[in-house]
Amino acid sequence: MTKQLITSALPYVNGLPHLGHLVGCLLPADVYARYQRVLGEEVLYVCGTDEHGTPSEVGAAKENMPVDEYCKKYHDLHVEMYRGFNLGFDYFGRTSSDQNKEITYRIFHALDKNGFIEEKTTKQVYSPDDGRYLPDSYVMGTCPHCGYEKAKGDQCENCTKILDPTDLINPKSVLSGSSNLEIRETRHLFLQLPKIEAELDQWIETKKGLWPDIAYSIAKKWLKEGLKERGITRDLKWGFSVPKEGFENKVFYVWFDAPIGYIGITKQWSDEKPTERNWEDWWLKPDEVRYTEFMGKDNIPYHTISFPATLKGTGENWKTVDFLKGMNYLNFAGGKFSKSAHRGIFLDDAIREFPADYWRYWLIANAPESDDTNFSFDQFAAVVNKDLNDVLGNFINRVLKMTEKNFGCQVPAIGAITENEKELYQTLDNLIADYKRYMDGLEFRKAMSTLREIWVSGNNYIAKTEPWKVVKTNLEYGATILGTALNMIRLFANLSAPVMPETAQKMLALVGAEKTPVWPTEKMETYLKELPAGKAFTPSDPLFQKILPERVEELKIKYKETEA
RNA sequence: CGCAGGGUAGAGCAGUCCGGUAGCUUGCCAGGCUCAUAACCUGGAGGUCGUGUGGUUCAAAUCCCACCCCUGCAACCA
Repeated sequence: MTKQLITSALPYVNGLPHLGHLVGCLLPADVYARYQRVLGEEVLYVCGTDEHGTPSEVGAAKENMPVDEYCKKYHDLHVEMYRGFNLGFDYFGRTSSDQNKEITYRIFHALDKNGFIEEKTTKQVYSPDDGRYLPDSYVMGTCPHCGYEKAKGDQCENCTKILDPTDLINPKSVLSGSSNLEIRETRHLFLQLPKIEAELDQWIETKKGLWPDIAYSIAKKWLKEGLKERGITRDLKWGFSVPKEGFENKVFYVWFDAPIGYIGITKQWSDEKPTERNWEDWWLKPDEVRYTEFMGKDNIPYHTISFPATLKGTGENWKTVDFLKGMNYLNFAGGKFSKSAHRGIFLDDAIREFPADYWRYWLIANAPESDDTNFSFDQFAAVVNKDLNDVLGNFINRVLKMTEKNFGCQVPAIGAITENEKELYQTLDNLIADYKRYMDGLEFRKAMSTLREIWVSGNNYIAKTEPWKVVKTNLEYGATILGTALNMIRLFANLSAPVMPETAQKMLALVGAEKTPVWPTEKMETYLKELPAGKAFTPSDPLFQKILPERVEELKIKYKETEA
């Protein structure tokens, strides 16, 4: 059986993640991983914090901490927040681990041996007052084209022209504000992407029509424009020192070792139980693994070009991505979420406001798959109230209450069935097949709208059969209806488990079904009779609570949705 | 300027590849039901499909051309 390897783009350790990070890569990957597990597949879902690079060094300096302590602190905060949202990683590691260093070196040496690494002298801005080289975007000055005074060294935000830091008038360090800047010559190592361009192009071409448009078209765009060699080393202290003579005091560029981190993190995982786990089974046996990557659109070039080139250039048999799920952005009040401006909704706040499953359902049902999507509390409340409370929650509640009143807290025996049940079986069999097809294709919005239809079919069945009337005249058929409905709660739980794990768990417990969600493989004719008659169930309070209009208004003010 | 994605009822989306009665959810209106969380079920109104008295075609949301608007990206921001 093919194993399922799943990764989501590694969140940068600096600062705290927001809903955009969650929906862009972490949550869809988790839903997909859970779905595969429910199907009974062997799954490995790894993720972790991306820790190297200038922002970590600068952030640590600001908090007066050593960089490694700083990264550990934020790594732990990430872990805590993701736990709150029930992200079920098999392992959540770090790109700064020893294991990642080992794999990074191994890959670098192979690339070097194969002639994919070349030395080159470049000009780089050095700031004596900051005591460091500055990345282009850390230099600010006046744009020579439009006169905009806050143009950054890589691009002017105002006129969008691409710049070189040396083009800027009155350049200053973004960090210290110092205008005492030097241009220094420095030697660096470059990955020779042009050498592998043709091979990459052929490979991407095989993904046409399979990958989401955004993933294929962004990759093709880069290839069409022609690949350029790419620097993979930096003049920083924080990072893996470069194992090559003359470069020992430099480190690898964060974008070189970050995607390799998927492999390094897998090794962290397998090193914990070396007798049972082997990272090579996942990364060096490509025919036995299906690899699915999740990421926001900004990450697509790195995962379609740089990372595959890095792996292919080694000449070794590394696993490369089979399916790449690229997501657009989630916006807030018409603008981007922003870490630096703390604009939008951050995970620690989100989880204090509502249970994880409310967010998980909304985010997946409204995932920015084909276009950027806007988050608003009005919309959030509308969806939670309608889909979760009215459609699903109310179905469960009415069925449990009616059964309790007429048959006590146990599953009534299902007797002779009628056309109503046959119709229900047929409807559900079809909808479940649709739902599975969408989940297999990672079409989350369509999957969620189908899941919702499945829930609606429960209410339809109740409305049509009118058990509250039937029990007065035909107790036996009343038992059949409510018994069937209780079995539907189990069905809904198993189907909803990937997106709402906590709620699904509660639902399964309510009707005394299996503890671990399992995909329904039988036809409904069989499946909806499987809860044994007489099995006790637990009366319960409603699973969801509505978000009232006053609350929505409070939230809008609290998170500055209206003035943002 | 270039490239990519998007522009379809009040709102949020599908349909566009492969042309053939414009669909779904929500909101609104009416009816049904009264087991249930003022909920559920059914029906209805609401759209010149960004613009062009553009092109192709028997037929265009869909293909072609031009233009406008929104979002994002451009390799040292992860």
